[in-house]
Amino acid sequence: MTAPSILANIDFSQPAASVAPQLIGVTVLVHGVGGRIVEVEAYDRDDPASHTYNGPTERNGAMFGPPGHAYVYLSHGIHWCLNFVCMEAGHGAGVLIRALEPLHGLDAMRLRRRQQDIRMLCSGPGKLCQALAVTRAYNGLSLAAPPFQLIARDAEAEAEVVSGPRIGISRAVEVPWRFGEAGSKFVSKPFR
DNA sequence: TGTATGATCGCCT
DNA sequence: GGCGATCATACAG
Repeated sequence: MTAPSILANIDFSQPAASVAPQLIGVTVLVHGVGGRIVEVEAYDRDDPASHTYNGPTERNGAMFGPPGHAYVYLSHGIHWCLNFVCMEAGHGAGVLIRALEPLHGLDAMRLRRRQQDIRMLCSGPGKLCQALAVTRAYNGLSLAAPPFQLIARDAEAEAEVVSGPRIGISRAVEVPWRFGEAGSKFVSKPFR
C-alpha cells in the first residue's frame, strides 16, 4: 500500500499550512538525537517563496514524493535544512523545521556544534541540522523509519502556537506561515 | 541592541 | 552568472 501519511498523530497529506502548527510540540529524533519542535515554516506549491513554485527539479524532487518523508537541501552553500513533505505525492509542499528545544543527545549536539549553550544548539534550520547531523544523505527518507523517529506531543500539554511572517525570504514576505511555541526560548528569533 | 558582511556552492536562468 | 527557506563575526551606537 501507500506509505503511511499519519505519523505522531499528524496527517501529512494535509496542506503544509495545516500541518505546520500541529508539528509544534512534536519530538523529532535522528539516531536518537533531537528534541521538541518549537518553530516551523510552511511552504506550498502555489507559493512564490517555495522551492517548488516553478515545478519539479532534481533538487526539490523529494517534495514531489510521498508525504511524511524528508526534504533536505543545502542553503547558501553552507547549511543543510530539513523539511517534512506534505499533501499527496506529486503536489510539492512541505514544512521547514526551524528550531528545536534540545532534549536528547545533548552531548552529541554540543560536540557537533562546538557550542555549550543549549540555546545555540538548535535555534535555526542550519543549526539543528548540524546538531542532528542531517545532510543530503537523508533527503527523501521516510520519517516513519530509522534514523528518523517522531513522537506525538502530549495531549495534556497542548502547545500554545503563535504565527508570523517567514524569515529570510524575499517573496511573499507577509504570508504568516511561520509558527512557533508561544514563549519558547529556543526559537531562532522571537515572535512579535 | 542592532545592522552589515563574508563564507561558499549548487541550482536555475 | 546571479542569487539564496543561513550563520557567525565585526563593528557602531
